[in-house]
Amino acid sequence: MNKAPSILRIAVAGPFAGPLDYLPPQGDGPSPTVGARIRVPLGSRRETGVIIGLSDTSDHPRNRLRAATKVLDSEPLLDTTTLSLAQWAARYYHHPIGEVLAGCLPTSLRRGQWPAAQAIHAWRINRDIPDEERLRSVQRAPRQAQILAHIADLGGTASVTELQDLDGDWRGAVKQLVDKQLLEPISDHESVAVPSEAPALNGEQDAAVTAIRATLGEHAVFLLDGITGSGKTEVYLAALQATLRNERQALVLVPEIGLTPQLVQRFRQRLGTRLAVMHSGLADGDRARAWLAARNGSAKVVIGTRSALFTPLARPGLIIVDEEHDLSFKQQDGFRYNARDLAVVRATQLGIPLVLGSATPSLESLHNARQGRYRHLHLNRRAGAARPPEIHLLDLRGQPLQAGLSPELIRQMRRHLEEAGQVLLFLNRRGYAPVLLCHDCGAVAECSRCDARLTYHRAAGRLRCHHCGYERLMDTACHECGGTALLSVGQGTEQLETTLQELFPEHAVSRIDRDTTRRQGAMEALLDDAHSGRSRILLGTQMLAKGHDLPDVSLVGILDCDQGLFGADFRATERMAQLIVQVSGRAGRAQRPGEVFLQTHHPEHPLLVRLLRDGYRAFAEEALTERELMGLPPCGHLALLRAEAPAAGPPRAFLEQARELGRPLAGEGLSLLGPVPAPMERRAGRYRAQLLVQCGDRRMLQRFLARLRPGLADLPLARKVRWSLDVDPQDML
DNA sequence: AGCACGCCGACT
DNA sequence: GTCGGCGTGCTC
Repeated sequence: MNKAPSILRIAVAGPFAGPLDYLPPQGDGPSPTVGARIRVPLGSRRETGVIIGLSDTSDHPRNRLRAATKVLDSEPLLDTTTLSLAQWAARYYHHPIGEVLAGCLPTSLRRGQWPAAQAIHAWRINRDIPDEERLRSVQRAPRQAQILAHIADLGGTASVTELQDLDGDWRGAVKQLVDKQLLEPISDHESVAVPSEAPALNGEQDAAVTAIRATLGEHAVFLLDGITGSGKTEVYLAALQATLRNERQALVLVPEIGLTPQLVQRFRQRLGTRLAVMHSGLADGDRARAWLAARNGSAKVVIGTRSALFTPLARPGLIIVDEEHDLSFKQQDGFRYNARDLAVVRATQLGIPLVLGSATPSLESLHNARQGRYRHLHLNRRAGAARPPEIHLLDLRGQPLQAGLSPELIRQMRRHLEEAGQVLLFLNRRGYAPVLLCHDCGAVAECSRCDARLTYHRAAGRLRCHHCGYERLMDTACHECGGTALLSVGQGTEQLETTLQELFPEHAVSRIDRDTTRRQGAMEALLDDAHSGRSRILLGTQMLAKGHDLPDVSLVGILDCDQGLFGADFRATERMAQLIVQVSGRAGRAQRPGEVFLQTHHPEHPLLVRLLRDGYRAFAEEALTERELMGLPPCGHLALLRAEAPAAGPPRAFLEQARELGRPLAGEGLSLLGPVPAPMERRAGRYRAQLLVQCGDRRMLQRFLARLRPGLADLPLARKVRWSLDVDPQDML
């Protein structure tokens, strides 16, 4: 007989570095186990927490411990590996464990509720159970045998309406069949297709699959470095099928923008298994049901955005991170974790393989591959007959421009359109014009809450700030001098669309940016127009760069490369290179050879020259050498202490206090830089500043942060500013 | 984070 | 005389 523990360590959401200690609840109810949720009193309110440890001792005075109210789960909701991942993440990102765990759970479960079972409308015979065994287990239940036979006649699945044909009470028998796992309930959007045929893999794909398959059941990290169109997804699908054959589950992480219905549909069709989709747009009930389906093993594949990393899996076998270089894997507020990096931790803890895939791997992953920590798999051939696109630089210097289009680009567009090609133009600036200038006094319309210009949106007749959401009706007069000669300067996608309609009146134009895709389903409709060929010219921002398959695109134009060449952030060039390669990958995916035109005022810029002459890998090697010299990631390590407040003084003063607090803790080789104002100091009416911690050694950085962190909250100004600690920051904004 | 407590100003 | 402003401190 086990002695009941006398102390429960409970993670509760709040600013508590560690768990809070409680006495076990009195009265009956489930007994406390690690991983179960529990109701506890906290001050004057009641909270739901998670038991993360059992103990016989407490650092807290025993007479001041309170008793928990009630254990909510009779078995752990979070298994030990998910819990230890959360604890690892809380330690590494120096974030309260209760907050981390709150982020792991769907809202209803976090609040102590349980999602209502979804109304079941259909059932399917469980093919995992052999026929003989199925017959044996209904031998003495004629009613169940009859229903099974009926469903088998219907092809293995039956809906409520089909079963209602049977007279008498069929629900009871169906329920028993479900309990015996002979039948599986299928929810409405869970109709499982028969797996469709996989296309033959080429030699490179086959080698990659073989390498991954050989490690199923042990830990390994693969960097699947495959050019656009080389068929990375087919490698994922083959590895997933192998995982499913081993009766293991898999987790697939995709960027926020990459989780499209088409992608899910493709996985569903090819795998022919139960898939759980997890993303932020999901209604909480659906989210909680998907989460539980992964946890109990009934969902075999979980596909989701970054937070899906924390989904518990009953029988984990493989993790895939697609487009691993994508910035959306890093959470930019609150618990600032990087799901790609934590995927490495999770795969290590579970002892399973991880595949990181990209056409433009992050320098971090390339560095790890070079150090031998990851196995580098290459896909250098485009699937099918497609040839890689030809990339040309267009020198903009001295050229007359029409909405940012050079005469040569217009000529090339005309040629491709005449040859029945499709044109894709990329301009990373939405709206009509980014600047509104007074011709009388030279004043520029600025946001009153940000250090930024207002963008003119002509169709809406409004000026908008792209950083805080402020907007007003278009000015009729200058705010400074009252002059009415207002000029819009520069071009955005809205203006480009208008100009294109004038230049090419015979072709339909589709614009894809945040303004045209705000409505639910608008993005799909626009992409559908492009896909069907109804629109011949596509233009858009960043969001157009990601993996949409547009086989008829033969010309890609990047209108303005220059903003990425001279960015303030040390990662600006890396991002520009990734963008150029990703966007170029949109050209010539099918039989048609593609051409890419980059417009720039700096055709001799070393980044562009290197990238075009020698490709992304060579660019990355050079960038890595530079990072090494500068002690920057991935060769050095960073943490950023950020602070913001309605006035400029307090954030800087707080960070100065923090620097003084840290100075005696900083060893040789660790530097504290700043505080400095953030690149856009004022944003949404708040002044932001930051203190950079740089160190060549990750462990030393971690040790420093662990010693600094407790003192930060006690700093006199800590309550006057909003502050946060960002470990491995992605951008300095 | 949320909430209570507490100590100061303008209102039925 | 109170209602309520938000500064300060605490929650196992």
